[in-house]
Amino acid sequence: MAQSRKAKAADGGARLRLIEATAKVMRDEGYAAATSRRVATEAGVKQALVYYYFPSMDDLFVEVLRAGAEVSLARMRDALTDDDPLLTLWSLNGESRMTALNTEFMALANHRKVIRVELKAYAERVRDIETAAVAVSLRARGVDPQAFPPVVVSMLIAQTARSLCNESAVGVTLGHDEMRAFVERQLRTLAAVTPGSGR
Amino acid sequence: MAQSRKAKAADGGARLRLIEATAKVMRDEGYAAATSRRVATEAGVKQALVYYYFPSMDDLFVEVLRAGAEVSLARMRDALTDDDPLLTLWSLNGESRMTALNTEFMALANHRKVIRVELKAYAERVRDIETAAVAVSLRARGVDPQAFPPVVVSMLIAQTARSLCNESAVGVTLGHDEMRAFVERQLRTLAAVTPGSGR
DNA sequence: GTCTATATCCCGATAGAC
DNA sequence: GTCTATCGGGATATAGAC
Repeated sequence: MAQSRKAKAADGGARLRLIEATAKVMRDEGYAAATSRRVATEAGVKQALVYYYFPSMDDLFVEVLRAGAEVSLARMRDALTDDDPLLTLWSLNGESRMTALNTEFMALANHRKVIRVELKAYAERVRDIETAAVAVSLRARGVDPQAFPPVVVSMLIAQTARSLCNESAVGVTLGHDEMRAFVERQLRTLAAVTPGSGR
Repeated sequence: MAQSRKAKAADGGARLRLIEATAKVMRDEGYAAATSRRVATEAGVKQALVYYYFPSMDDLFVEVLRAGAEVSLARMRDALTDDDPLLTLWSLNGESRMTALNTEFMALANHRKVIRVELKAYAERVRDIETAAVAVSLRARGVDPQAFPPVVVSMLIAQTARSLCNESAVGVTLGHDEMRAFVERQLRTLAAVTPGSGR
C-alpha cells in the first residue's frame, strides 16, 4: 500500500510526506505559501531535501496535482458504476474537501504551462468518465440524446455543484438553497421516469 | 473623468496607475507576482510610493478588486435593462477578459479575510442585479416562478458561461460546443414564447 | 537519503531627504 | 508627492559532507 508505483518508495516516506505537506499548505494558505522551506518543515525534513526529490518547486506542484487526480478519478470511477450516476455526480462534485486546492491549481494553471497541461489532461479524463456514466443513465430512461446530450447534462450537474462549493468557500450563499432544491427536484423527476418507458 | 471620487486624484495619476498595473500583473502572472517592486516598476514609480498610497499590499489588492467591481457592475446594470436580459447575461458572463483576474481573486479570497469579505459583497450585488433582471424577463414570458425561480435561472446561466471561460483558459474545450448550442437553443425557445401568453 | 552551509536574489515595510 | 537608503527576513537552488 505504501509502495504505490514502481520502486519510488525506497525512502522513509519523505517523498510522499512532501507531496502531502505541499497539498496541505496550498489548501490552507495558498500556492504562494508553499515554499520549499515551508513544505519541508511541514513534512519534518530539511529544505534541501525537497530538491533531492523534485528538480524544482513546479515539479513538486505537478506531482501534487497528479496524486490528487489519481485519487479523485478512482473515487469517481467507483462511484459512477453503482447507484444513480446523476445523483452521485451531484454529490461528488459538491464535496468541499477539494475545493480550495482546485482553485489554487486553477490559478496556477493560468500562469504556469506545466500545470496547465496537467490540469487540462485531468479535466478531460474526468469529463469522459462522467459523460459516459451519464450517457448510460439517460439512455436507460429513454431521454432523447439530441435534446439533452450526455456531455451537456454531466457538465451542468458537475459545474453547478462546484460553483456552489466555490461560492460557499468565500461566504456567498445567496440562492444556494433554491438552487439545491431545484437540482434535486430535477434529478428526482428524472429518476422517477420508468426505466425502459422510452423503448 | 480622471476625478473619479472625492479628492482622490490630487496626484499625477500615480495611484490609479498603481491599481491598473497591479491588475495587469495579477492577470498576466498571478497574485504572487504582484509585489510592491513589480507593480511600482510597471506603473513607472518607485517601490516606496506604493506605501504612500496604500498601507499594505493587501489594501492595494482590495482597491484593485473594488475598481474592477465598479466597472463590471456598471456595465451589467446598463446591459440588463435593455435587450433580452437572459441573452445579455449569457454574453456578459462569457467574456474572457476578466476570467484570469477573477480566478486570482478567488484564490486570494480563500486565504485573506479582507479579500474574502470584499469579494462576497461584490458577488452578492451581482447576483441581486442579475436575478432582478431575470425575474422581469421570466414574468413577461409567463414562466412559473415556482418551477423556475429567477435566482436559479440567473445562477445557471451565469455560472455556465463562467465555467466555459475558466475551462477555456486552461485549454479544456471538451463539450463546449454542445453546451453553447444547448444554452442558446434554450434561450431561443424561451424568447419565442409570446410575451403575455401566460396572463 | 539526509544533512549543513552558502550563493544570489527579492520581499514588505519604514525613515527621512527633497 | 516622490525619492534614496536600509532593516530584517525569506526565496530558489546548489555544493559538498556524512
